Amino acid sequence: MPSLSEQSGSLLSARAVLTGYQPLKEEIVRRQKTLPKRLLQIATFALASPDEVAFGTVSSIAKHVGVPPSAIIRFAQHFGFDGFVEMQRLFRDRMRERSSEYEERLQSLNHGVDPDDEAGKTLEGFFAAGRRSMENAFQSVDHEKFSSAASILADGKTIYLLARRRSFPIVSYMAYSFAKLGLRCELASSPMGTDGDLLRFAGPDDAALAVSFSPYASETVAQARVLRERGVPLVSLTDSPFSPIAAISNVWFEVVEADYGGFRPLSASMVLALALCVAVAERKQWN
Amino acid sequence: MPSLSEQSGSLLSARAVLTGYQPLKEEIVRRQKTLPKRLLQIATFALASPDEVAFGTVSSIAKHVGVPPSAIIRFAQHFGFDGFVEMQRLFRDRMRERSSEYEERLQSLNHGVDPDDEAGKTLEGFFAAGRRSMENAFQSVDHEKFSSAASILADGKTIYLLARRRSFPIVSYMAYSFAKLGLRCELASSPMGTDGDLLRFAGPDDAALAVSFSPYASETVAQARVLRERGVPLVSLTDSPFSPIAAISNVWFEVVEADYGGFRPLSASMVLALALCVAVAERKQWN
DNA sequence: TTGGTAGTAGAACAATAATTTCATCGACGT
DNA sequence: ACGTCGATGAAATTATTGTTCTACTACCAA
Repeated sequence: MPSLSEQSGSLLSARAVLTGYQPLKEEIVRRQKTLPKRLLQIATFALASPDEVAFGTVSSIAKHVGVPPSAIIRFAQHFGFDGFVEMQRLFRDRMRERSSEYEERLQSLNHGVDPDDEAGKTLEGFFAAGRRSMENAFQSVDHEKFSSAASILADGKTIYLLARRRSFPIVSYMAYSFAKLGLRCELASSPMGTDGDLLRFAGPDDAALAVSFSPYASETVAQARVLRERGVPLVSLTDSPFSPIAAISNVWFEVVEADYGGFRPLSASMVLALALCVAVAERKQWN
Repeated sequence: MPSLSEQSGSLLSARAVLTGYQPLKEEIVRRQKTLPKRLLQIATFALASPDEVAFGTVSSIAKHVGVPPSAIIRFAQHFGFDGFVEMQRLFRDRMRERSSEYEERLQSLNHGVDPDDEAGKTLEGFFAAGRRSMENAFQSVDHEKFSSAASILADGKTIYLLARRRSFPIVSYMAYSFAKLGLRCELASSPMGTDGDLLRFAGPDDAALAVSFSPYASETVAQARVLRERGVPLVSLTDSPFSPIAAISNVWFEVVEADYGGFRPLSASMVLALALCVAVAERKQWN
């Protein structure tokens, strides 16, 4: 890029590289006064109902605003985009990140990452995924389900914890927490092969919690089945309604962790698990 | 339409009028077992990442799932929609609702939840703590530290993981992740007392990572000391500059988890740990 | 008035996307 | 083994959508 266009970048629109919704919004406000009538109409609409822009087509938006379709294109180009679609991407990204206002503040803080800082990108990526996970879970966990899960577990004399592989850290933390809280629980994931024997002690007045994410460990599923056959109430934490343990649970939570490059942090599940531990303890105090 | 097809409406798909995302989701789950393989693939994807469906096009979704575009249309029609777009509308509506719903929910956080929903308060409290943790950590973790920690660990032939009690879930997840990534690591937290023997194999061309939060488990500190004396580079993850392991580490991170009623979620540490694993693997690929 | 500039509308075009069709495959019952 | 029927994928078809182009209008200065 020649320096000429960089210079004019702020005055005219010369292929400005607007990287997010928030910067675009600011740019629009800044240029508000210099905008022709039609473009101002569009700008107003875009800021007022960004959702429409995110989903709509050029002509649907044009109809909403009351301008011809070409005006929409010119609007996008006026702000340095190559076309409408490129601009629309910003609006879509915004929706993806949900929590509009809240997340916007963070976005604007966003440390521009040094492009050749490979590790830095990884770090930011995982934190972003962690945050998304948390927001998602926060929104998708139902209070009533949570409450009834807590009471099911609280009614159990002993709480059996089932998990393998990726899910193991979660139950190991739960085991720790339950112990601290003075509740009896058993970790049916021991490295020795004695789980089967352990579970033979479980009965209808106990309770179990299974954690399993795709690909579902067959041992966990098998153990959960055994417990259900013995009449043990089962709460589970999984990532899809299709999960084999969801089908056999009395109550189950769906927690979809966001991923970065295929790796999923367990952050949201961890929070939910801990909340569950404490809620169980609280409820048990009542009885 | 003849009455025949109406009758079969519940069995087959005959133009079922699904009015929202939630009903659709339930319908999908209900018919799960009767779905052909391809359609099940699509169903799984649709429920796992509804956002993609909301924004994507037939072919972009098809590519994601790994099926031909026509399968997507068939999927929509199978559930009584006229075509893909009609189904997509449900997914879009969901997103719209969600973002407004979300703000309401945040609002209700401030005004307090239903006062006699004890469990609900616990739940919200922990999610709030989880989010605060994440924000804190995100801002306090230094990129350079992270980068050098990654390279220290990447230079180790074997990575030794040290942690007890509350910190154990973190290293157990790291051990899992390292294994998946094809890196050699040893979990020096075994229930048997053989850790001392294990650590005797460690040397200067290995590396170690210790995780310890207040109150610092004495075993972890002791093990860390031993390793340092043997010249093993040490990275640590802790919650205070005064932590005994911070003093003896080559690089250390301070992660202060927010708490709710004295209980701390491990969410932020978990994310950092995972990011570290992946960064190490990336760096190792270079060498 | 005239010439120039900037803005606008709407048709025409090119690209992309959704849908349908059809030949093939494979499981299942006879 | 054979035939049937639903499921499947590739390609053809149809529709929608984004973008460009050109002619027209309003406005301003000379």
